[in-house]
Amino acid sequence: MDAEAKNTGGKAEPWGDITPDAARRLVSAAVHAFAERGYHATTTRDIASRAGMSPAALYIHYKTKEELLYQISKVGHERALTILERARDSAGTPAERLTDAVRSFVRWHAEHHTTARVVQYELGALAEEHHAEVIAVRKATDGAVRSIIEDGVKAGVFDVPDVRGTTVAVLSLCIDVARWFNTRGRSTPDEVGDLYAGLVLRMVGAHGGQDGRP
Amino acid sequence: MDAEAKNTGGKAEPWGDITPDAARRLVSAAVHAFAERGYHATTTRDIASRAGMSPAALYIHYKTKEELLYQISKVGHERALTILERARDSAGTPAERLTDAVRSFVRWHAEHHTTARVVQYELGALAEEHHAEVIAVRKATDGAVRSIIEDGVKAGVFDVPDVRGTTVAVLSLCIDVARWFNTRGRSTPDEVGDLYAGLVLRMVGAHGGQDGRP
DNA sequence: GACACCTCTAAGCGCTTGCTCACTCTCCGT
DNA sequence: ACGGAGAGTGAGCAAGCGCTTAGAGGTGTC
Repeated sequence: MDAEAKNTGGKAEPWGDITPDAARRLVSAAVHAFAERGYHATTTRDIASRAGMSPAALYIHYKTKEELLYQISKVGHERALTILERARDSAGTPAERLTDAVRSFVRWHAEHHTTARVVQYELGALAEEHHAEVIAVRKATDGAVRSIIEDGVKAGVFDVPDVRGTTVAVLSLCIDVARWFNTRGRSTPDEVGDLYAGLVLRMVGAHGGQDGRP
Repeated sequence: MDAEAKNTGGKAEPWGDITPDAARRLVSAAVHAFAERGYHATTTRDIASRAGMSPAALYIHYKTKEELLYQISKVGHERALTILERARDSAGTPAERLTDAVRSFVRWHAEHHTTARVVQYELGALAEEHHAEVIAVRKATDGAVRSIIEDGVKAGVFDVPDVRGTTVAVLSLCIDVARWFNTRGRSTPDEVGDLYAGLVLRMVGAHGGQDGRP
């Protein structure tokens, strides 16, 4: 972890690398507004005022309100995909890689639950072309998780009758964290990540690796 | 199944028992519009035209657009709670009751995924008083699932280190079905229900009952 | 000093929104 | 025959929406 430092290692606020300061404030304001009230219930005036500027200033940096959502959605989806691909491509047993994938994916959804909520639940408001682009990224995230599970099945260490259905279930579990998680709750992102990684290992019937069975 | 027939046994379209025919058409139109585009992106003109009437006719049957959402959300939440309470209160081992709960809860979310999507994802648009009412029902659904899991732990047939967190995870899995399920997909509500019931039994580490382990 | 450049604002345009109102139908009891 | 009630409509209001425009201020270059 040295050359990767620029791209939000984990704890930092996202959007830190957006170049004009005002644009970054606008994206951040939009994320919070979209997460709180939804894209359609958020007005451009609300976004601008949260960013501390006049309504018109928004259009200096972004062509439309939808482009703001697209920026958030695209970057967020790519970040989520990167997390899963890194886990898929890492060394280790399938159980270790699945644990890593779920733990870091869940942790991201909990830690950045504001962003994640917009990423996961507001993509329906995207323009058709942008929507298609984002859907392609989502298919790739599904593929990343599925390939880890398939590896475990081929290696004989997972017991999964329905790989496709189980992949969807695993992703459901992780994604839904963005819906219910809040920082004033009783558990931290790390705790939820660990708990969910354990639950998923059970779901795939993991055995034979470092996973002890009584 | 004889006295229960009136209240949508399962397969039937919901909202069948709303009294003025026009009101039922309005609710049905609103459900489809809200599920497709979201509450805030849906116009009262759209709802009315889907129901085959003029924009003004909506206000003969419902005071506001929000009251329509409230009707849908309230009835849907109560229906979902009933399903889980019936499973909780039924005879049988904890594993059987948990299987029943997940299977029927998931089946409802898949079969009525249009309604379920509105129920699960549009409650943020409710007025504060209505929102609080619906949140209370949601706490009860959480309680129903948790009490089944607690029973299994007490009986020594479930192995669940974190009951509260696992309850949230189980509900996540089920609720998220409403987000991704569509009737043109490759699996039926029954298949998803069976798959998910099996996954949840693994999540709680079920053993000792009818659950065979190799 | 003059100019171009960028950022930002005050004012507001055209349009859509949720909702209302005056009115017309159709049905029904007497 | 007729009056009242309820369901429904066409037209439209006030408010708020996304977005545009004309221009103000600041900054760097020659």
